[in-house]
Amino acid sequence: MKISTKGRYALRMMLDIAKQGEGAVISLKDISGRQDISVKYQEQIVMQLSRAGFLSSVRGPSGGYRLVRKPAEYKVGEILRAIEGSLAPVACLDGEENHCARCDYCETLAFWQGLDEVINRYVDQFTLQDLLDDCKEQEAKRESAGKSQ
Amino acid sequence: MKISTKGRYALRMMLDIAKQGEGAVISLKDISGRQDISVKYQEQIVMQLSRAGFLSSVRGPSGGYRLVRKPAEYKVGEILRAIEGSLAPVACLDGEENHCARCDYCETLAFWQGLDEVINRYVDQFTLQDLLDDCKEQEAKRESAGKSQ
DNA sequence: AAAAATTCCCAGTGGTATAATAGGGTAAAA
DNA sequence: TTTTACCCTATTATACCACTGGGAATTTTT
Repeated sequence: MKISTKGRYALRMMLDIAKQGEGAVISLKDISGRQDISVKYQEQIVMQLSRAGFLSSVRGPSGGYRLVRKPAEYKVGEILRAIEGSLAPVACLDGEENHCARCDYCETLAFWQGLDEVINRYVDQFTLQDLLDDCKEQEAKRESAGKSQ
Repeated sequence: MKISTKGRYALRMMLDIAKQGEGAVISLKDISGRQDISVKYQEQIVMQLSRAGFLSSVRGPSGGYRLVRKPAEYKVGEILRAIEGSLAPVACLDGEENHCARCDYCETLAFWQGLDEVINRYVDQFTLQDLLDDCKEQEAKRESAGKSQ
């Protein structure tokens, strides 16, 4: 039950851009240097994030991508679902067109629905800002640990 | 982020056996008739469930499989993990051998750990008996709905 | 003793999705 | 003129998934 690489990368990219400060325009090349993701692969991901309205772009030299909203206004769940399509643990929950023949009398459907809810509730509980705060906390810890060496 | 067919089938098979009553020995052919899963495919699944110590087998005519414990003593999570290996949403959490190079300074690891916990807590919260009770409730509803027609 | 039903076990197969890379080109802005 | 985004279309490699096949071993039934 894995999140795809694209989904993980998308989150890291969004966080990377957010980390550079409010309104900062960041090129894929820059992100590539920090995150070890090829520019070509990033293109595929960033395209989906732009179309979802999460990023706006600036062309030309010193161009790149910029967050449209403030970090606190992006739920992590939104980002993941934009890339993954859905986080549903079974296809039956993906939409009516995916309902299987057994749905009406399925003994396990309610269980899966509950899991779906728990997952979505969790990922929607955090925003980019929350992850940003975690980063700063981590850095602070590393710094104080460094001093004591 | 999908549970595999094997995982879903495993749960349905365990539930099917449980439904036939305590100590009942059920053949794959019987399960196949009710659950629409080929005997051949079930073999693979049931093998893993047996090796995990969840089922015991009886060979020969009128043979089949039997629950080792009472339904209330199987967490759904145990069953799923026995088949899926792990429910971790990212490989980094699957074990030390899967840690990526970025783990030490990963900005998103804590987020994924939290998701992993939430998922496992949910699936371990339910037992086969709980799903069994749900079934009976469903049946009762269907019956009363049938009467009113 | 023979036949049938079943579990047990290994091997294979076809399809699909994933994770990427490669390469082409156009458009816009510094 | 350069740098970047934008937008295609592949192609690859590989891994996993869902499922099938062929048999051997074991037990019950006939």
